[in-house]
Amino acid sequence: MGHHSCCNKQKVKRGLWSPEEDEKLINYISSYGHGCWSSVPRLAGLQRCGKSCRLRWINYLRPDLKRGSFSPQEAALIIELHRILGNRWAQIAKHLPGRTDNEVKNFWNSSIKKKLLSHGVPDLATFPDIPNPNASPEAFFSLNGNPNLIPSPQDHQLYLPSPTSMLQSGFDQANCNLEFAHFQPPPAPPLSDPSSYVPTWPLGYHPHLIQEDYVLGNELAPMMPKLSETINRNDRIVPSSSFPHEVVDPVARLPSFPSGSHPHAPHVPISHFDYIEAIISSLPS
DNA sequence: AATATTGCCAACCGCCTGTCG
DNA sequence: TCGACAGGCGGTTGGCAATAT
Repeated sequence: MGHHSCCNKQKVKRGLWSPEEDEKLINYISSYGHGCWSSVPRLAGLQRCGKSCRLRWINYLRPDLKRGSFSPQEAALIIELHRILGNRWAQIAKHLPGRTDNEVKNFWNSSIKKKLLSHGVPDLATFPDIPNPNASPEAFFSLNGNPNLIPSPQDHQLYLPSPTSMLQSGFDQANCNLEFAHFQPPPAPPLSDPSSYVPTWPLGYHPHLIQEDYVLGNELAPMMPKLSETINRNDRIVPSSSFPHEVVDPVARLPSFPSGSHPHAPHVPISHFDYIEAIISSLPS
């Protein structure tokens, strides 16, 4: 029970890989490529199942893997992407060159999650609609409560990080400051009473998903889903019925604020990416 | 010094999706 | 259309090392 068919066909070894096994796998894939993973162990002379070989190669032996601890920039990017994508580790890892989904997931579960929770930040994967009023100020860096992400009173722009540019810039901090994608939300009816504003988003939609639409759209522009569609975890565009909660109209439902009416709007629009990065850097290790 | 606890992370497990005959 | 199979993914586990008692 529970094992793949490829694992049942032969006596397979489990557990940690030995250096000898690593060498066999590296030598084989370097010479022939992996091809069909289920045939790799037989051809490479390994007593492992194909899945185990694939995992070992992807997570540990691949030559393009980055080693070492995550930088504050990477941590900030992971937090940002997690807020947008939730626990879609493979999607998140695609924006971190040299990092694997497993590595990102482990880093999140062992480090970031605990740090954020200890600082009163809720689990963002749960998409809370209402931020915890008792949370610390940094808890509100998410769109739900961060005024820095509200369209600025000057230009009504919402500033979104561009994963592609971050990828190309190698997470250079200076570029992170510069390489931000802008888009213009349409005019929206002004709030009748600006003082009644509370730091949460109206209408019950999830700004995380609005961002996701744009983030994905930024990279996958030719494959941009329609509003009746969404992108599943395999990067496939699927009917929204599969993920009804992810269907949003990213334009029509964008809130906007009349000039000067937003009580929490910063004078200068800054990126919350920098904000998160600063928080992570300041957290005790 | 010995033992217990904690944290990290490599690896496994089960499920889902896509492909092919 | 259906079933078998492989690839891929997220959740979870277990072993090891570091730290605390």
